[in-house]
Amino acid sequence: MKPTSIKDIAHMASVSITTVSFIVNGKAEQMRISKKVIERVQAIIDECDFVPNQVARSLRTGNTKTIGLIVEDISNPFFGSIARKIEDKAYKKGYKISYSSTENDPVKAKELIEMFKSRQVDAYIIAPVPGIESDIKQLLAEKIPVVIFDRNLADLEVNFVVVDNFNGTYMATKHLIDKGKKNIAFVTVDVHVDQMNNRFYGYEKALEDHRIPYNERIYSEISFDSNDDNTNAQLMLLFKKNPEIDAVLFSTNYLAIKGLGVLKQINKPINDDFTIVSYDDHDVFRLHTPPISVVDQPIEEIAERIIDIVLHELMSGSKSSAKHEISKITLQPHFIER
Amino acid sequence: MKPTSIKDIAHMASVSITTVSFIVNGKAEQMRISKKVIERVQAIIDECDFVPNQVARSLRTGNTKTIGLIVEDISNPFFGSIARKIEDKAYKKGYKISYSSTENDPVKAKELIEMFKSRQVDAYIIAPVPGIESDIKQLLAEKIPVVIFDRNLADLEVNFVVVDNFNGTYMATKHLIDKGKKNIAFVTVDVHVDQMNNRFYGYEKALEDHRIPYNERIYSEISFDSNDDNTNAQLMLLFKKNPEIDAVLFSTNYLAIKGLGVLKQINKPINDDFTIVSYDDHDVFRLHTPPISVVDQPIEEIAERIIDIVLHELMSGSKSSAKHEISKITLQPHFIER
DNA sequence: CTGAAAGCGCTAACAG
DNA sequence: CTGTTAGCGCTTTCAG
Repeated sequence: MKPTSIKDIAHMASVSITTVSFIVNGKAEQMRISKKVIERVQAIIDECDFVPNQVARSLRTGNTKTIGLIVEDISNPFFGSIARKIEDKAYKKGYKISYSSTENDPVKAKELIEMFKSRQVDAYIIAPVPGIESDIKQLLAEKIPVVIFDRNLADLEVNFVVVDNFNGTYMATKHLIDKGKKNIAFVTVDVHVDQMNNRFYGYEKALEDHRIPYNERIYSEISFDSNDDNTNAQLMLLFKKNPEIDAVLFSTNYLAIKGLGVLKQINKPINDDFTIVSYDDHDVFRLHTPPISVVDQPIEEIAERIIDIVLHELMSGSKSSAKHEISKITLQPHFIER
Repeated sequence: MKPTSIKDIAHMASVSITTVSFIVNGKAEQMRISKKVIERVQAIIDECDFVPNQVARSLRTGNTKTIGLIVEDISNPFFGSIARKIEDKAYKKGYKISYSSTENDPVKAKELIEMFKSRQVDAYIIAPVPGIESDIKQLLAEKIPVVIFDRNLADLEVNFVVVDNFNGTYMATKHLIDKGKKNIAFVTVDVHVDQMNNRFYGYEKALEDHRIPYNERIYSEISFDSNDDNTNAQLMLLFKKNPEIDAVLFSTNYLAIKGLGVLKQINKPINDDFTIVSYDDHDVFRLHTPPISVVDQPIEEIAERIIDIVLHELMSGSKSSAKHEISKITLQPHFIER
């Protein structure tokens, strides 16, 4: 059973294809097609549940009404929540989202961009991995709207929405220092994207500003691809070998969650003598006993800014090749003391 | 800068469009195109970074190599994890995923199916909401592969992958009874999809089998659309008004998380005298003090089964209109005692 | 006010 | 072995 096409409708209504097309696209008035015809055709359209074939339309018009979303991992609540918000807003404007997870793999990321390109998505929202600068540059050269978020790519003239990571860890570290902590460990991931670097710099600077020497022994870098056992072993080692640690700052929520697991396992209590802080909030931290303080990223706002920029470019940007205003947005994280 | 088309390539290589098309689609050998030509054309293709326009291809061939994923909420870790797994496997077979969240709204769900239809997705993976049976039936009539999951739609001959919800809550309730609990509250959501009903039935049956009367006063149904404050207030009321409650079984993880929040707020300790159990695992429960027992759904397996069915139908199903074998898969949840 | 017709980029018969 | 050609379903210009 072939789906009905515009041709079928035209035939049934005994009008031309053109007429149907105008009616379908709401240009009937403008084209001054008679009310009677409009009504008659519309009735037939409703009757047949006719929905125009978007693929054909895309081929003709060149836009697919689809936005490509490339993140690290859609199952991570941070990205999931953003995806959700973006979807909502885009949907209201008639856009759909196609997503893909890069797993921080530049090769996969490149493939994904290629794939989206062949599918002619109208715009891209990307949480970039290192090494795709050139691909993004290419997109830009083709005047395709792009917004990157979460991480910035320093030398690229592209829209971005990021959070002030430096300030986030600075606040967190300062908080710990103010609490009298002297040996604050820093646990991070070995993905040296801009935002991770800044989180480290914030920590380092806060130590420096308070004349606490940076101690390499209590800095731990977990491999992104590390499996659970390895990660746990590495964290355990950190705690065992450095009993002087009186606080830990985790640079991502999933590391902090792993850390809590390890601490539980080795029966190391969290209290006034041993505090932990996570970057990125999570239900776990709120409900933990005792509750865990966090650096919270304004997820809603991030998503909103992203989709606003995208939709704005999609509306105005492409038609007028006017001055290409680039949006560079840095939002402030909040330190939530618990 | 228009992207290069197959025509451009043909022109540059001084061959016909057909030749290029065959080479691009790997049918060159089969069509016995000379090695030399293949190499020369391939070189030009590489040079230009030519990627065929998938939209045009879709229009021509009728398939878009895209799978539509319709879930309740992509930011819920349960759906997010499944989405992730599905994406992985589909990607390896050259399929992409378009997702959408229904928010349990049948109207939106219908619109989404319509939208996907107009975009000609090749297959559907749906966590159904009540009231879209007819739309799914329509899809089936058009011989489009569909798999539903999480919830079953009783009277529909469609592939499904679900978990034995009845058994899940039965096990959980039995566990609590074995621990000596007499007043087990049940907190659920007001979305009466098949799987939620079964969760309640499992609870009810376990009580009955152990001669514990069902007590309506400690059954609480939270509105899906309820905001945080309302939900909290309702839960608080439940606990305050029924101090005899010695255990609570939550039918979803997000309700259990809210529940934990409320209990913390009213300083009600969780211990041997007051136990809580959640349906669906979550990091929160594992790391909670004390840890919370859960009914765990085999997420990986759910995702795997779903995508296997879809890909299988996509490969074989459509071309041979042979006997349409329907896969009805019910997986067993596990009770994790903590 | 409405219709004819030219493609969008690609695939796949069918001809050489 | 390679080229010609007819569409896939739709939009849109240009004629009536």
